[in-house]
Amino acid sequence: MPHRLVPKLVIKRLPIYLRILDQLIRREVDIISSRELSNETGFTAEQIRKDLAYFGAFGTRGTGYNTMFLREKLLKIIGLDNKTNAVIVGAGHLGIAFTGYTITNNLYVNVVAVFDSEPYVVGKKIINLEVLPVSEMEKVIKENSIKVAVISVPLSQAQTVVNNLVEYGITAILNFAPVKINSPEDVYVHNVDLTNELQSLIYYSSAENERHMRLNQKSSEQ
Amino acid sequence: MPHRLVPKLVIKRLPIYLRILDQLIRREVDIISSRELSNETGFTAEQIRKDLAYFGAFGTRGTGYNTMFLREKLLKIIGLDNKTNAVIVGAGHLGIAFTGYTITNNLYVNVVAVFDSEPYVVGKKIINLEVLPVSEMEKVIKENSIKVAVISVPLSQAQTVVNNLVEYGITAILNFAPVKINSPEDVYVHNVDLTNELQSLIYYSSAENERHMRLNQKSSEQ
DNA sequence: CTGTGTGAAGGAGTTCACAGCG
DNA sequence: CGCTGTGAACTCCTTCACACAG
Repeated sequence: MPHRLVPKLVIKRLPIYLRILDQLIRREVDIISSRELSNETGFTAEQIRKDLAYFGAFGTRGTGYNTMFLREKLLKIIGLDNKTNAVIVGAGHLGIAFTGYTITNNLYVNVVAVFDSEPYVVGKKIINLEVLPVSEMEKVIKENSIKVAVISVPLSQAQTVVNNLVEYGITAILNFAPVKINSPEDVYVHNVDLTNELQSLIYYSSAENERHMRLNQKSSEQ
Repeated sequence: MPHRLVPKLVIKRLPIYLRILDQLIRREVDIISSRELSNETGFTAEQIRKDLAYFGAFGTRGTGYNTMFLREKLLKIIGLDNKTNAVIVGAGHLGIAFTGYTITNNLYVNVVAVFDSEPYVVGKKIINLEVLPVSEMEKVIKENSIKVAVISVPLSQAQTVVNNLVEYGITAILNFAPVKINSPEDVYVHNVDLTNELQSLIYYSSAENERHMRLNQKSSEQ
């Protein structure tokens, strides 16, 4: 893969394209134009073409993109071409919701294990997966060479859990705890703070701020 | 409030500043500099000053910001000065998790009601809140003049639910369903797609992509 | 002399416009 | 002729550098 520096915002859009392609393939659509992809995603056609151009030329001029071919390319680019293994730490409501959703809806990710420190949570079943005690975390991560983790633990435990995960070999973390996590340069931490999402939404709920929205709305996905 | 057009990215950072201020006030810290706020948040000090400058001059030169004063200002700016009412539609695991988290951790938002269409979910209790049938949605939203809604319903129902919410007077929606929602210009829809968050994370989990991370990491919050 | 507030410079990301290929 | 691929223009956001107030 001949990567130049790819903007983060581009990477965040790739899975959206992937999802649309999966739908199109299910509907047996073979060819799609950037204009049509624009309608489905809300991003402009130029932006979609530019995004893909970071990685190569996948279309056919005058025709469009072959859906199956582009899907394969996107899977390779994102790194989903082999089902990616991941672990989830914290089996509260959010951890359970996320685990269940990932198992049933996320074709490209395999949840290897869910961990929790609370004894009364350990042993519970999420779909077909039993919650394991944190004491087994090291073993599971190392034995399976897992690189990706999701943490949905209380704020107070987040940094400690991250430190452990990093030590065991994790390189990318999705963090739901509302704290700034300190981590080595080569470990990528992505924060999703649901409280913030709701609070910043409220800014846009009052009529006075309407103008701002209109002018920003085009890239309102995420 | 003399708003000029305020960038969306600025608005997303305001709740983060608010959270830090709440923590500082709890620790009885009266004054904070943009440099110190930078350490706590990961954003640069200049950026923090610029963000606040969109709304006024709240600091004291040579000293810093009064935490209580700045907190009050931020609350007014975001629109959280009176506890904001919101409803949640969809009481699956994610809806339950989000509701519980909002009730117990989000000081500034008041969950008025949670709705679900499934008869076996209606009547369930989330903390102290009983899940209501969707048939009561119109009444509750209109009677309380609610403007903010969160939808955590299945993909197939998302657009219909949004159409109804808009009709009942909702102006800002946090959408967890992975679909492009069509809505009137004056209704703000913010999408959070957890599957996408995990998938795009995976791009950064492999060593080849390390370089990209480093150079993008400074604004890695969200 | 410290730390805010801000114009100016720089960088990142998006849109425009069109050349080029099927 | 249609739609991709892409330099160039533009817009938006961040960083720099410093004037200014306490």
